[in-house]
Amino acid sequence: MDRRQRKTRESIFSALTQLLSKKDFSHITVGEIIEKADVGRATFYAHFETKDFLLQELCKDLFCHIFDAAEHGHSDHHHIFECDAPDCVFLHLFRHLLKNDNHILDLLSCKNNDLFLTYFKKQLLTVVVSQLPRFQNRKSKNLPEEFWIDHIAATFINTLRWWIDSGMKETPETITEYFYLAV
Amino acid sequence: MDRRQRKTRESIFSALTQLLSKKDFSHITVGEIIEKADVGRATFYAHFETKDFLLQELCKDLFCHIFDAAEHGHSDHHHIFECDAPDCVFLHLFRHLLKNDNHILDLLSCKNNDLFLTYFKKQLLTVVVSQLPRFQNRKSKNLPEEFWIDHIAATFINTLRWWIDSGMKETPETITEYFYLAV
DNA sequence: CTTTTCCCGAACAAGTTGTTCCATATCTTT
DNA sequence: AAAGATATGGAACAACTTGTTCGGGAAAAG
Repeated sequence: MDRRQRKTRESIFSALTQLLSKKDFSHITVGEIIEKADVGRATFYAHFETKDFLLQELCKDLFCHIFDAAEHGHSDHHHIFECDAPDCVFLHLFRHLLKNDNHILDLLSCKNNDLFLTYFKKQLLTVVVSQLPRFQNRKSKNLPEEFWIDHIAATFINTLRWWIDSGMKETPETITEYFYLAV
Repeated sequence: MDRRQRKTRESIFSALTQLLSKKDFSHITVGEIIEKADVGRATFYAHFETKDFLLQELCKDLFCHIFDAAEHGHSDHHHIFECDAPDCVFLHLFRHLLKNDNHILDLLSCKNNDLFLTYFKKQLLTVVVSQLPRFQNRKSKNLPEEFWIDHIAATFINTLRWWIDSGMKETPETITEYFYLAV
């Protein structure tokens, strides 16, 4: 990809991320984005069809990138899903988030985080399915599997949300423990 | 309240509810609302400062009304929170939702349901706190109480979401059982 | 019946969206 | 290094949305 395109794209992503920390997405205007990104109006629309597509692209760049690694196993993030220890995947996820690579945490802790958490959950479901055997020896026997899978993913998301909302005072290890105790 | 005001207010609520079943809230325009509600533009803004406030009022009318009954005990819905059976409150909530009084279900099953579920959870937390002793004999001992409370409310919300998304095929009794098995 | 309150419709300024055009700057190829 | 291709910036644009204002008319209250 052209360096100019990459630069523009990054500027816009960065501008949106910054604005999201202060404002609801629906109240952010394209004018504000291009002003903060220092980018021409026509340029913006050359990259993104609408504001909504921008958000979608931003999500893809962040979440899909990580989770595709889990599925295909060819990526920088592969190590996250490689470990065999029982709690490894989820612990690594919490650790990864704490480091705040790719600014995922910025988005998860901003207003409208529902939007990102929904996206996150969608991706997370595939991971949960792959990890399902680790949970089978629990109280899942009287519950439909689809319900059980959904519950595990939702509990992870909610644990993460709680962690963020309460100031991330706990260590990733502690939060992982909470998660496993709750689920 | 004036009959005319009530009528207008209802028309607008109804119009928004209908539109929400087809469209994302952020893509619904005031013009569409007043057209479907058959109400003048000035009238709309006499009732609601903005579109966002309309949504807020709608939520209040639905959720707060129900949950205030739980706190103060003076309402038509009081019976929901009166029962002493262990699973009664949540079972009654599921039953109440299935009947779809007040069109709450319409809103919870529409696009943007995140918004309503967030509202719902906020109100639900007070109920969970009042019901907390019923959960204490479980695995809560190693978890901070705030985390535990949040987890119970979130699990209820997610059970509800799952019920709705999967077509509400289960009975309220079955769903209540799932909820108690999961939490 | 009179007064108050609410509704409607229209018109309005300000702001937003998404498009188009063209001169300029930057990359790529030869 | 020159030439061709591609991305950018800026301005100008129509279409649409928002929230406000006004006055005539209908419905409620006294």
